[in-house]
Amino acid sequence: MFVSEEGPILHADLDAFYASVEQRDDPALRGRPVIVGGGVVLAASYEAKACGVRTAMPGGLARSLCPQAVVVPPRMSAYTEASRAVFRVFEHTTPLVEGLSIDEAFLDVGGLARIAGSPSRIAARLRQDVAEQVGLPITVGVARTKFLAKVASGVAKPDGLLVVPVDGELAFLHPLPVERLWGVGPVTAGKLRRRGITTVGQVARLGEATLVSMLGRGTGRHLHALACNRDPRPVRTGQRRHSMGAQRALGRRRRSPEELDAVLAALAERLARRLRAAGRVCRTVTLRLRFADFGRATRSHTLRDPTTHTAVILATARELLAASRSTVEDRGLTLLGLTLSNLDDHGAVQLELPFGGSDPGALDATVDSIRGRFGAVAITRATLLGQDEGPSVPLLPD
DNA sequence: TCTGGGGTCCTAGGACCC
DNA sequence: TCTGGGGTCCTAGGACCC
Repeated sequence: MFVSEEGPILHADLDAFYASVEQRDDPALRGRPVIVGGGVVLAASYEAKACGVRTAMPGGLARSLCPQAVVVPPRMSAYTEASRAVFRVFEHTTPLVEGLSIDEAFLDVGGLARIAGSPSRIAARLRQDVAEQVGLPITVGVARTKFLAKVASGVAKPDGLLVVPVDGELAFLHPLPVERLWGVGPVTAGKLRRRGITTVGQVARLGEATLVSMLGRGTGRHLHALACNRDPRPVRTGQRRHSMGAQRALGRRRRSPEELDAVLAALAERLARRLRAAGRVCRTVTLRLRFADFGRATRSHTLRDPTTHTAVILATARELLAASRSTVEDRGLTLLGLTLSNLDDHGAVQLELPFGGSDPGALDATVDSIRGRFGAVAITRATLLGQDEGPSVPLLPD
């Protein structure tokens, strides 16, 4: 696994990603307010955001705020393909890329100065490359730490570039509203604001013990560190996912047990396919329920042995749902979901990659790039290039 | 206006073990 | 008879992110 020694770090974040892809692919949508999604807003173009439309807003409210908006259904495969193209540009910039989601990533550009120029030049070039090669606007924040880089890109949006100079970090950070802190949502912001805390600087001066008593140990320590500009987390590649899930909204209509079972079977089938396609196994199956009053519940079961089998996952999910039957009948079910966790790798994978003959440096670089792509892999054998039955070179296991 | 679908991390209690 | 301290795993819930 690549772990960087030091920054600077770029946070690259595509602007209004789904909506920008729609505007790119349909010139008639350019310059117009665009809303992606029906029931809720998945993405809104900046023209729609100007009317007050926000991501995750109920669709009816969004249409009333912005009646002239064009509402388009999501095209997930187009977004996945655009994301891949953008990540290819990222990886052409530096091998040290940590993806955060479909539309944002951290890039460690430390050590590139001699080759590619200053961080701000690299960031400007990256924005230009994404615009030319993929046709999408992207905002980049540049700073010494991940947190500052992410805050910088948030401040610079849309289609912007902002560098936080090392000698101007606190001057940049402390006047910002507490909502800019990573991990402060509506609940935490409300608790802070009730105490009169509205800026990051005030959070820093509050002291860790006070924050811990207000927000709990984990959140308190985390926010205090960020507010005091401490963020030692390195950019790391090869992060594996810890869970995978699928869910279906059901609407408010009452569903029969047969309908619910059909939804459950479809979810189990879809997840088991994804699990096998990813070469993973799971051990914990979690049933997610949402009720008519918008309350939520989870029910989970951990299997003795890991599995990839649809039948095992479905049988477990059915037992969990059966155990919740009375709650479901009382409260009315509006969403059914399944999450698989306790994931692990399934068996071994054989790869054939050239690694440059007897040059130990090239061999190390190849091993590192394999680990960067696939995470914690044990590499036990390597076969020399161009020899069908060639000698095996033993390597240290991971 | 009436709420999607995909994730991450943290907390807390209980069971169980040494 | 009454009892410590530490660890892991499982389950459920909650906050947050995009």
